[in-house]
Amino acid sequence: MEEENRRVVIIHAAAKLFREKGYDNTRTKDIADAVGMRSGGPFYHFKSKQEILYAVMEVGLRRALAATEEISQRDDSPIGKLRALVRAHLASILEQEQDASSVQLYEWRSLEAEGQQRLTSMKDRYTALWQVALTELERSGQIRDGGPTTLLLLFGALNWCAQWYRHSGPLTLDELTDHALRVFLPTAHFE
Amino acid sequence: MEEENRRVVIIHAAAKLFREKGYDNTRTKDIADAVGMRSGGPFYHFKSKQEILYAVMEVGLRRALAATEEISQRDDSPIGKLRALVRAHLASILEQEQDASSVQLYEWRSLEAEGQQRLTSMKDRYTALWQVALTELERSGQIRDGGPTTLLLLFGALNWCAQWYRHSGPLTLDELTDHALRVFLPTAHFE
DNA sequence: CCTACCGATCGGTAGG
DNA sequence: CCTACCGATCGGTAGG
Repeated sequence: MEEENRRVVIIHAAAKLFREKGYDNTRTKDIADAVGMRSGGPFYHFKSKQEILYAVMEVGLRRALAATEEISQRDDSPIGKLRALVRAHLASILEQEQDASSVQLYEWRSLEAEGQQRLTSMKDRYTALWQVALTELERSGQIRDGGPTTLLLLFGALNWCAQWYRHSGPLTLDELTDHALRVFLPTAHFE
Repeated sequence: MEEENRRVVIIHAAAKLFREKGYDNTRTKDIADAVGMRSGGPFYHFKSKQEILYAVMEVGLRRALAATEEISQRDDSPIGKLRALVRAHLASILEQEQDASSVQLYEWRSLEAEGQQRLTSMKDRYTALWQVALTELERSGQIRDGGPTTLLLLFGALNWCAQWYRHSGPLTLDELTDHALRVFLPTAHFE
């Protein structure tokens, strides 16, 4: 459907702008410009700026969750799964084409309560899949404590990378993944 | 000086509001209300809203840095120092009375380039003190890798606590400190 | 530090 | 999806 395509285009343009400048500092006119519309254009497709934000976050969450589900169902070792999860999570935050995922993380506060509630079940599902992975690692003795606090600290370490990681810098995404794993899985071997 | 006192009062009120609602969503009138002034009042003491933000961040950084300097100069073991640093860092983010420090962390992007530049040396100094602590730990064999990437991952784990930690929750600040240390210092003993 | 006010910005809409 | 526009908001200021 043509209408659906236009929505998708707007969502992508908005994701990029929200990520770069933040929700509050993005004008709906900026979004219109980015897709070649006049200032009022986006409101033909979305009721409000908030609805655009919601749509961006839903796309971001949906994609991140899909990747995580797929990894969880693999037939792989607990460590192999964690590596894949960490790698996918970092990619969703740091790769340019994935603006929507980082908007979801960093603009959460800008989304009104109702939108937050509608996305809660997806967020919970995402967390739950990670928690399963950590619990497996604790059970197999490769991590001392795989409880929820450890998971939150891990998420923090990874999410914060958006603040400092640069593709032009010395670390590749794979090296960063390994570094994070080494910190959180000190007893494991990496050859 | 009376003038100085009024500035301090405004800075504290602004810090609280910036933290709770974000810089963009705080009205200068909100700040005025919070200190019992009329809408134009704050501009008698500050040239602009940006100047208020700068003042808040400077206060936050100055205090965090002072605590860190003091800890670094203690006569304590590397692990003891790291624990003190982590504890102080978490306190600066999570304790209510320290809004200024968390504003500095979470609203950095809202500060215009010139303000950012003027605060860079203090930020660098803060990071450098932590780096020394990590290097000591690596040298004494209590951490595998005490390099800059590990430090950034550690900062991330700690800073992210502002997103989820609740004083009404099950963890005390000391327990959270211990948990973080256990993750990052797996070989160390805690009795 | 207040009063009174302005100038610009911006999300959103009517009507086509 | 555009044109034309409005209604409200808000940082900031003159003048005292």
